[in-house]
Parts: sequence; structure tokens; C-alpha cells
Amino acid sequence: MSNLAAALDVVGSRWALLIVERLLDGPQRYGDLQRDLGVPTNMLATRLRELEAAGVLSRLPLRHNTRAYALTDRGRALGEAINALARWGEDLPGNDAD
Amino acid sequence: MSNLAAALDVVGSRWALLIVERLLDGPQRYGDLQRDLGVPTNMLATRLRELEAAGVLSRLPLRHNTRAYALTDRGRALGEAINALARWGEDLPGNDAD
DNA sequence: CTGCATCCGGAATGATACTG
DNA sequence: CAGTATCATTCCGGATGCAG
Repeated sequence: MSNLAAALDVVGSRWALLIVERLLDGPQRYGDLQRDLGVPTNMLATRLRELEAAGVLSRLPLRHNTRAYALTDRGRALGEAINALARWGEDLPGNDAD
Repeated sequence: MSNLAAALDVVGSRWALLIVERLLDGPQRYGDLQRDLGVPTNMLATRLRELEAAGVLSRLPLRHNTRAYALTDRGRALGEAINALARWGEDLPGNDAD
């Protein structure tokens, strides 16, 4: 399996990269991600578990019943790929040239 | 919708980036992609149609019943994102450090 | 009130057989 | 060789329920 396939195996599912992109701005809580991305709650829970298992993010306990999700070093390493993809997305039809 | 979401809308489906990665080496024919990537034939046809519609690749007629798929400029612009993702994939568990 | 699990219908994906 | 048609399976998304 190629390295690209291995990467897509981890972050190739529907919301993974969007979640990581949001976390590049700093740790976020569950509800923040949910409202900000519009991701269904069950999908968010599933992706967060997978991304945590893959070492992309980790849970930071805040107070009881409240925690934040923060990128690990491996998660932050996705920044370049995410930025490259987002820049590519700028040139797609339907995006104003700003 | 963010630029990343727009990009994933085009190349976020299961085989899209793997197909483009393969085409970065130069134009390929249907059977080449199918055997090289192990992608199911119907998925390959679907993705090729979508990627062509999105302006990522184009068909090059070779002879009767034979054509090749080649990246457009927009398709080649995905190279950076793909390479970034592939480099990220190198550091995942299960990959030897070489 | 926030963080999740479960249930269920619909969409995406995959295996295989068949056609021009 | 380059696809299409069909059907099984798996994934996704919205609603709802429930625990801390």
C-alpha cells in the first residue's frame, strides 16, 4: 500500500480533514466542532475516536463533563496537506476570486 | 463552505486522490489504473467521469476503443497536496522508517 | 446542558457478470 | 480494452434517548 493510501486510511473519511482543520486554530470542544462544522453528532463522535486512536488528536479534560480536543504533533503535521488542499479549493468554480 | 470542503467535494471520494496520484506519472489507460490501483471497475468509471467533469483530467483518444486519461493543469495542481499527504503517510505506524 | 450511543433510511462503495 | 448493469455491503446523516 502506498503512503497516500495509508494516509487516506486515517484521514480519508468524510469529516476527518475538516475536523483537523478546525483544530489547527487551537483546541475545541465537542459542541464547538459540531456547530461550527455542521457535522452530525454521531459522525463527530466516531471520527474523534478514530483520530484519537490514530494519534492525530488527544482529549484534554477541562472540568467534569467537559473536555477539549487538541491536535498532537502528528495532527499538526497535517497542516501542510490541509493548506495545500484548501488552496487548491480556492480555484474551483463557484469560488469568487476575492 | 470552506475551501477545504469545496476541495473534498471534488477529490474527497474514495479513490479520487489515488487516481490523480497515479496520473501524476503521466497519462494512463483504464486498464492500467484498474490493475495498478486495484480499484473496482465501476468505481473507476464513476470517479473518472466525476474528475473529468470537475476539470481535473481529460480523455485522450488513442485509437478506436482505446484512450488515455491525463491530468489537466488543475489536476497537476493537486500534486502538492498529494505529496504532502503522502509524506504525512510515511510517518504512520506500520511504515518502516526505511 | 454537554457529550455521546443507538436506531434506521438512504447514499456511497465493492464484487461480479455482461456488453460494444 | 473499456466500460455498463446488478446486487450485496458498508458508510453516512438525521432523529432520538440517555448518562454525567
